[in-house]
Amino acid sequence: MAKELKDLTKRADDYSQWYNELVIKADLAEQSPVRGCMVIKPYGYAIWEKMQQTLDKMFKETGVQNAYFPLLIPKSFLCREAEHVEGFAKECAVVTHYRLKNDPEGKGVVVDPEAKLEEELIIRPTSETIIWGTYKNWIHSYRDLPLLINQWANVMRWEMRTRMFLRTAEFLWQEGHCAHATAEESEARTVQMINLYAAFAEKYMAMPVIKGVKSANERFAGALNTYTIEAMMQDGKALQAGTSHNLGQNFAKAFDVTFVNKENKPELVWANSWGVSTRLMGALIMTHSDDNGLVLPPHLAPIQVVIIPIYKNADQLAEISKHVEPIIIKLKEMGISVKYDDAENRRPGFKFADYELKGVPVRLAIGARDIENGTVEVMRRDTLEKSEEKLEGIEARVRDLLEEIQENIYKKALAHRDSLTRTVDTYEEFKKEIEKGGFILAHWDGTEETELKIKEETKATLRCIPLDGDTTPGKCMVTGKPSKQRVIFARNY
RNA sequence: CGGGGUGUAGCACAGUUGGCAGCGCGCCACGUUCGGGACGUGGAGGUCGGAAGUUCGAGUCUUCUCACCCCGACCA
Repeated sequence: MAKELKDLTKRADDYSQWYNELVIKADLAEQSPVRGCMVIKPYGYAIWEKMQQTLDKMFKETGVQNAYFPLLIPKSFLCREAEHVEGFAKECAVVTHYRLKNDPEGKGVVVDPEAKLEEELIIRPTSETIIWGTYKNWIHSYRDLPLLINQWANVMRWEMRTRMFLRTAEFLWQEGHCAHATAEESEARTVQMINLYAAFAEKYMAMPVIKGVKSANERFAGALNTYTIEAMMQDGKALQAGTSHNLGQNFAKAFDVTFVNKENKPELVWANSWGVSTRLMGALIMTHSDDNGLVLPPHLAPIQVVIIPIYKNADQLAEISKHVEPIIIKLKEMGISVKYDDAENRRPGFKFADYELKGVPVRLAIGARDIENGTVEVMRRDTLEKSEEKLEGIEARVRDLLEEIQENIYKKALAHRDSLTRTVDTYEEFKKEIEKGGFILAHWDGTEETELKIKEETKATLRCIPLDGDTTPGKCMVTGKPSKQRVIFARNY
């Protein structure tokens, strides 16, 4: 019950408990029988589908096409790019056999020892290797470039500790893999995609993000450069919400992907990859939710408006339905998704609480009293404010209100993030401030050594070197060495 | 892999010095209700995580084991 959610957000220690309960109670997902995996329930999946559809459309507008590559990757593929192996090898699930047989002792089935694979197969932790292994056959001439492919897929990383949506052993994502003829084009694509992610986060998820570059230490295994969008959760912890990697020619070299240029000379192609995952669901939940449950941005809510009739008997319901029907039709014509919940087995109060828990942005309640007065009760989820409105023309009001909510929750999240963002100049100050959570802007000398020292001593990681940040130089807060600009530190998920 | 915790009905839990297996929520049936999580009556639902031991008798005591959760290390 939602009531039990109350107060949990107020104590930082209980934030993850609050989060877990919310995920389960809002009917988004549940733990699976397999360790670290998650069952995404229909309501949770509907939100993910909205995200997918929106992103997919945005990708296609940039010329990207969808394709699908195999789940299983030959072990030898994974070993081709040295840094890539280093980064991923340790956390992979491995397929070693291809057959089961009846247990000779009669207890179910056992792995057939005769059916050992000659070469083990890895369940993809990411698909660079299998994709570049395939691109080798697809790319011959400069005319084949750029090759812009995205795939929607599941991947598996055998994480030691998991958390629903934020870090599960198996997760859903999209991974884009582009091949370009020049370094400049590839870099431009890498930046274009991180900008696309930032636009998606802000416009659809109503989640402000900071675009930046990862330090060498936090960079994707096998990349020259990693761009990131970093978001701030309500408990003051940062979350990496999306990444775009400039892979240079590393994978082209490893998989021998060359093309013949206009001068009829062979060249290695330039690669980039970019992805966002179901982690965005976690980000969405942790950015906006309150003690009454989820708060979904109207642009992503599977149900944007719920209409709840309040009635004592079948005649009253019929009368209300008669008035509601044309409203539903008009709302749908406007492209607004609306649910009319006239279920008789649950009382209005229950429905109110339940749709609040599920984050439905706007609720209309209509009873006999309203029919008489020509009014309707409108409640907005973001502020929980109720107002009595004229029934006539309510559709336009709802449409405007949805946009208002979208904008308001973005502003609220932005204000919250800003209130948790501070600038510090000394390491002493930094150590004190980091305890309070949030983003800390500080000068850093650019060395991995300093970065690791800070991580070890304060548990804060270098989130990114912001792209749009203040570029005034200064002195590193730890070593006093020169720094080109302030970078962002935070504790993170 | 370290540190802490929990395993009893679908969920959340209680169960005293060892003595008939329990409460709440949910579920099913009927009735009354219906403008902020309704109520009454009746009903279904259990290998007390597993194994071994102590005992006349174990949810409870002992040993082993397994699973899960939280905090670290690792990561999107």
